[in-house]
Amino acid sequence: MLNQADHADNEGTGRRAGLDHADVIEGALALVEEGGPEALTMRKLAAELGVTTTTIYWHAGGRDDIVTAVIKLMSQRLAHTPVEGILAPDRVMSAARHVWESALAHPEVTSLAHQHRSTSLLELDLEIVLARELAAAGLRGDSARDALRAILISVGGFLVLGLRDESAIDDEHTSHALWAGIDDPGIDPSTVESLTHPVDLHALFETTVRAVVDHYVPGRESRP
Amino acid sequence: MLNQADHADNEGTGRRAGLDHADVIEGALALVEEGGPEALTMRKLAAELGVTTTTIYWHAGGRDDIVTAVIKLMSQRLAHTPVEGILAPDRVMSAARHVWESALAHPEVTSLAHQHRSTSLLELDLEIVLARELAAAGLRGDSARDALRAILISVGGFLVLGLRDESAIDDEHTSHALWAGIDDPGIDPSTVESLTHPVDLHALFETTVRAVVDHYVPGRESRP
DNA sequence: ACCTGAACACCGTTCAAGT
DNA sequence: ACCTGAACACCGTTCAAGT
Repeated sequence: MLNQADHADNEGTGRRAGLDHADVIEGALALVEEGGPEALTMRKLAAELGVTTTTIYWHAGGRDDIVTAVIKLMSQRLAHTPVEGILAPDRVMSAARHVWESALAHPEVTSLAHQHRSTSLLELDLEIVLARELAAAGLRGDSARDALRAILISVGGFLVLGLRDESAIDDEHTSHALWAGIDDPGIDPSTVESLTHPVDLHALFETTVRAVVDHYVPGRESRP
Repeated sequence: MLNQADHADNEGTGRRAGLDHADVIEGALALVEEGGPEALTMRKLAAELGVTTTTIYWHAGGRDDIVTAVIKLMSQRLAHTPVEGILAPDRVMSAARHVWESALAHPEVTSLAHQHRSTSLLELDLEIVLARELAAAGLRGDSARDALRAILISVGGFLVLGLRDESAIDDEHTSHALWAGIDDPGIDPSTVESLTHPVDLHALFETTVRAVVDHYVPGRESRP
């Protein structure tokens, strides 16, 4: 969906296609947001930009470099929503929720980052916000690190399922689909019945991540 | 590493390569365990088995079918280690640890399942063990389901990082590598210093998952 | 400095043909 | 019933060549 008009100001220079590093990365981001990580191929990107794949290599390197640049670009664009709450655990929880929500707002790019093992590159700014709240809660050194990592890992677990649900319309291998075939004498029928239905991820996120936050963050401090 | 001797008992029948559905899946599993998910290609598998790719399709279908079958095979092979502990939360924790440890024992297959969005297919038997312990702890219906999902999601979050570390010798995008470049006035220098070092995942697993377990599982019940 | 065309070494999958 | 060979439509990447 990038067209010549988007970089018309580059025409008339020594360049023939008027292509920029930024143009390549923005085109790549557009491809990912439209068709997911697997839609980002060198040939499709080249076609989108109206050039040959070789031109892409000249401007922005190989696919790996482009993926990294796309993640960095999205990282900058992630909304810096202010943290809410008075008590320290509430504010930490709010920062954790930002990570969760901004990832769900851009599921395709988050999936891309996940596949590329660069989730923390995408989330770094939000991790810093979370770290500040932990510092304000009185956590220092190793205990701050452990709290940060534990919270981010928990959020990450929810993200795996949250992103899964996006594309799982026909999925036969979801946990709740599999439980439909289970009949175990050690488990109550009402429990099995519950397990055949998908869970309310958002509600479960709140209580579970809150439990982790409460375990690591002292509760009585407040913040001006 | 499969050779003709492995299925010599099939020779002399109407078959020419003496190939079986089970042979294909075991060959696929071997490829994955040796070279990771990306080593499982139809051509490599065919070469390993000494046939053409088309033969693979005849016996076991396309790559998707093979991946599913590999995961099911590994699911059956996962050790049924007995749950330990007397108090309910200890036993639930033990069952959760089984999920974590059996996944780490087979990182490549777990990665494959993860990519295929079939983690719960791989872990189903261990999920059932966990569900039994939750039932024994007195949890029924929705509260049993929520506890199970919350615990599995937490374990899943740790798995993402645990599997990451396996292949992260040169990784520039790990969280602790990124924090080395951060200088934020709102965060204590000792905290930043801590964050530049990798975390002890096993220790963090114990305390974090335990916090989740304790939040969902009543603590006073015991089991004969 | 910027861009193209052709090529290489891979993929998954299908189809007609052989025994 | 079981297996092959050739082909199709894709990949990422490189290299010599053009302007």
